[in-house]
Amino acid sequence: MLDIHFIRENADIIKAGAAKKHIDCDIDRLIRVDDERKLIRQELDIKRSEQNRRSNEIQVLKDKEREKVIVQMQHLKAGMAESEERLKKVMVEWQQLMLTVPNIPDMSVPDGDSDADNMEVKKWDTVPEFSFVPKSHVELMTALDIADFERGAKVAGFRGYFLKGDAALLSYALWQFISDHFVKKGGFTPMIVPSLVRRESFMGTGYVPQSEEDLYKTQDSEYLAGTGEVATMGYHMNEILDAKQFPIKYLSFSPCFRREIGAHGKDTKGLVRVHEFYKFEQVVLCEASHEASVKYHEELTANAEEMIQLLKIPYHVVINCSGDLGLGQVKKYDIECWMPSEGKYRETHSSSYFHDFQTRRLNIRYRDENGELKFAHSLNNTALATPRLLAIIIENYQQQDGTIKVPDVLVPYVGKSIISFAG
RNA sequence: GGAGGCGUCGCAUAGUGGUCUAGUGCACCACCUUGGAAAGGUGGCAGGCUCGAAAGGGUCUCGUGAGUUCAAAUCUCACCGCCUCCGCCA
Repeated sequence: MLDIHFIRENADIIKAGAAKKHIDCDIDRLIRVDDERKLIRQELDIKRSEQNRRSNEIQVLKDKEREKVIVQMQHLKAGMAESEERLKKVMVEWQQLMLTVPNIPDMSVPDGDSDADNMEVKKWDTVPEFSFVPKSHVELMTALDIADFERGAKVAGFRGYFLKGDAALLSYALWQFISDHFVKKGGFTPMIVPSLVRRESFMGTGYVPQSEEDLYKTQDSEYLAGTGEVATMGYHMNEILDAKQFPIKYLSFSPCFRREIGAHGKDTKGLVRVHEFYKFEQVVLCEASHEASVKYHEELTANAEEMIQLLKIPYHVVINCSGDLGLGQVKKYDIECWMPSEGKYRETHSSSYFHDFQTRRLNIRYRDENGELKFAHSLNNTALATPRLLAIIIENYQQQDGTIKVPDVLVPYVGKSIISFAG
């Protein structure tokens, strides 16, 4: 959500931003509705003012005089009810329109329609040359009996999976590795956050109403979060933060659930696209300055890269084009890791900043050095998501005989250096 | 799942239909006093919307929302949260 004053004063910039993002929103209509809102508000305030004044008089009036004024007040009240009704109607539309106004993309964001137009900005390590035809993680893991997709589907349905034996151990290892890595780095508070979350926080982070269909909903009307970002941002909802604590950094762990409604034909096999996975997410709240946002955005991106480099996986970083940005995002980098079986890079991390788009919706503020209340800035990036990254490691570390080397940094956690057939 | 209680300005509390534009204490800030501090004194101490060049004004918010009333912190209903007891339970 943007500030209505800002929208009114910068309508052209916002329209251009929306056009760049290929998002429909009727700013002119919003401004007309806002005019109406102000007008009715003023008219209602005058009536309320009169009511307050006359109500005080009634107390001291007696008998006939009192009854007379009460009757007058009943008429005034009817008029107020009418104004209130109109205001309520206008506010419904106002709210709806406000939720459709996208944040303005950064100057550095390239134009484009979809992820096909994202631009590579960095490439690390050359893509490994296998002296044999690399297998997919599905083949490898099934052969090693460390994943079971058939039973996954039997039990959990489409996209269901079991990880067993060394795949389970490798997953735990990755979790412990990433946690240790961030604890060592310092500054991040590790958290385990809810996945079962109420609507408010989804609204606040911008997943609802636009992407509602990709969320699972319970019969008690909570939703299952597709990322720990939702609960982590909700954590400080309706709070006034102490600016001395900035930047506030969290490393949030949670199970994640996604319906993948818009991806029916895609990645129908394996661990790349599943309904249920686990993710460590970096979330930052900082002072309301563009420079700070940019600084932490680069930092969050670098943190993820550092981790991938330790795992020695080839990757590249792309800057997302305007058409591939979400409603609230100002700028986004995706980190994509090499997937040997597909011969292409696959997204493993998504790093974005929002300025005060989310914090305005969530009402997360702080007092600046002048004592003025401001909405904080928010950012987030994946730290590590399994099993997608597990699949990538398996494929990159496969050997000709079908065994899997364990990445050096994970050996202490897994307790072995080779994953081979156990049974 | 059952029974009962509670939610007021950062904290603690007062307030059961109209002088509540919510009182008091603590904390906090400024000033006075002091060599400096404490104590004491004086003043300040919410946010949203809105009118205004400003000074200042109007309005809304006592968990949230709806309702009753000329008038609601106070009465009614729903929801959210917390507490106590019983039952169940990893």
